[in-house]
Amino acid sequence: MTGEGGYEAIYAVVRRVPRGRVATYGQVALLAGRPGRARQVGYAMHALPEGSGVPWQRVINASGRISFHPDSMEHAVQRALLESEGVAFGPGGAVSLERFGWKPRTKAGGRRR
DNA sequence: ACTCAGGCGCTAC
DNA sequence: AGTAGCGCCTGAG
Repeated sequence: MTGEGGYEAIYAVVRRVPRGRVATYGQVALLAGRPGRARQVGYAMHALPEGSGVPWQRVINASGRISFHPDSMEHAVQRALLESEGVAFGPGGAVSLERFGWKPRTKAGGRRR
């Protein structure tokens, strides 16, 4: 087997992120079965074609901030998309992961907030 | 608050 | 074909 594709696992996880919620690169990598490969998640998002149906905007860094350069257009686009989905940015352009952080459902009791 | 260092895999020149 | 730089993370100073 030439090995399975690669990014599919990451895309699958990102696709599972509900609207109005955000996930971190490390979290996606972990859920995709690639702990520690957070960087690859960023590349997967960058290599993602338009109209792929993968909400790449819902993926941000562990600081709750957009990883793109603050002065870059991608930054503004991602932020606008997230705000459009109901995600609120705090001072400094940071999202409260405690509130908007995607909490993947585990078998344990879903004690969310 | 910031810098430095280690780990990990990929992309671009 | 080798080297730096990245949509990163974490920990320590």
